[in-house]
Amino acid sequence: MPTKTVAQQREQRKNDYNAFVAACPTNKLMDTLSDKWTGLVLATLTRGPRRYGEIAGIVAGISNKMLTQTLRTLERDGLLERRVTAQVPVRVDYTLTSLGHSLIPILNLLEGWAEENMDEVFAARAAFDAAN
Amino acid sequence: MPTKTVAQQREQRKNDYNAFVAACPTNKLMDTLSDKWTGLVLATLTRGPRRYGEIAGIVAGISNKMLTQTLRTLERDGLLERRVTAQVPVRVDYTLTSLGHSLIPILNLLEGWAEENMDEVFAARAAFDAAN
DNA sequence: CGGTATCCTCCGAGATACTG
DNA sequence: CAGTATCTCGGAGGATACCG
Repeated sequence: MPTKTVAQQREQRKNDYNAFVAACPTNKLMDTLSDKWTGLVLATLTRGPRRYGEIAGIVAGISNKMLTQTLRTLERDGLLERRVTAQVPVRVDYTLTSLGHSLIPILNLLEGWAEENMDEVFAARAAFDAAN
Repeated sequence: MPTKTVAQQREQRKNDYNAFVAACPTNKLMDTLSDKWTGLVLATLTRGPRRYGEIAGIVAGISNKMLTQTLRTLERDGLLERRVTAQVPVRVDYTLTSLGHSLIPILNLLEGWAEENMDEVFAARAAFDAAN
């Protein structure tokens, strides 16, 4: 028996963690929702379909790569639909699915909480930074 | 005038983005909430105070560094309280503040949505992957 | 117009070792 | 026990160029 106990324990913990996360659907969805850009992209679609370029314009600062990646992930999860109109130049519209729409009220609730409590949070931050 | 227009545009976009994010309190809070470990740590505290080591045990796979970092961030945001009992060895308990508690129902709602719709999401993923 | 393909950088997660 | 200090390494994400 070589003394691989440390490495084995590490491996064991990783497996435990993976098992835990795999068993928890919330985490798998949070992975998508917690992404830096996901919220902003979803927000642009709440009031109707938007073209690729429109989204890029509204969500200023996002790179080509990340916008595409975010849209693909959301499409894959069935939260939005990608509709291609064959013409020159090509036109692509993104729309929330009903599944996507069902998520909006909850995100709004989260946003409401944020707006309602932002003062308290910022005060807490200031107090913490001052005490530090 | 050197031709720095490209670099300037880049800079401009970053500033635009930063201004946008800075103006949006939801994003500043989402930064905290969307963290990989935040949800799990908050979850361990919903049913009462927990010690540092207890949290580390429940949230298996988290490194020392990330646990401390997560706890600090949440403490800074006023979502939980860190209470040190001077004894040897030291004892540190973490408790949700009332602000932290007020967030739980919303997170539960999100979790509820995830559990309710996970089948549909996973089906969408399978369909997308198959079509691809 | 709405993307890919490619390279490249940087920073943040994790491992490890040490301390009050 | 509950952390800090330090290094290092991979991969997320940005810039750039090109394509149908």
